[in-house]
Amino acid sequence: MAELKSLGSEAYLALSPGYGPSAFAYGAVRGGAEGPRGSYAGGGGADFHAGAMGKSAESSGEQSGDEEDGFETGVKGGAGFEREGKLKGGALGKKPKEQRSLRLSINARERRRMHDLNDALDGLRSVIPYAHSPSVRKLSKIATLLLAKNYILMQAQALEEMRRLVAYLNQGQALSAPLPATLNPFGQSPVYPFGGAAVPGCPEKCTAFTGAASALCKHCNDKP
DNA sequence: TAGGCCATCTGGTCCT
DNA sequence: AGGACCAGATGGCCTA
Repeated sequence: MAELKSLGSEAYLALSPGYGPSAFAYGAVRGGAEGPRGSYAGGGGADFHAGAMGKSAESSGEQSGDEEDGFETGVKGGAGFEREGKLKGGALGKKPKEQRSLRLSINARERRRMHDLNDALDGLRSVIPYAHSPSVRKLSKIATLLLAKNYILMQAQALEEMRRLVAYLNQGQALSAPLPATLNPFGQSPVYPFGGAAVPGCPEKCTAFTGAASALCKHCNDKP
């Protein structure tokens, strides 16, 4: 949360009520390092990890084992168990072996797909500024998406403000002195807004946006 | 104990 | 035909 506040945008907090800080707990201390669900980035129970997930996680991208589909191991996800009888007796009635093999293959693909999705979400979490800490619970999926959206919006807003600042400082001037690359982020021909001479009111103008002398002002830069 | 979050299975649909 | 994507259902784990 501190990181969010330091960025000075309330947009980060503009999540849906249910997904606010209390929901994904920026500061909420839960169990283990990765949260109570420990081993897998996305959660899941211990028995779950011992079963399908643990295996599939380490062999990510290469699902093949029938045991990983929960038919034998009793992986959680009740649907499988609940419908097992139905599968064996119903839809898989004709050629049980082939049908079952096909179903297992489909299950494995789907599992792999979801793992990829979770990996992508982890990647997204890693670039979102929030309290990454062993003692802080990981963002939920929905919170990750909402926070990412707000972060993007905030970045766009910051960019726009920066553009306005540059335009303001450059208004009415057309000097050829190039700005340092770091001060010319938008690729436009750089100019100092107030020229080489000391301009009355320079500090006020230059601090209008930032509250401090602007690096974009040659006059300010020339001052010792 | 209720609610939140999650992984998995499953069948349907669409695309290549 | 096979794969990708999606949504519903289910049950486990965890926190308040």
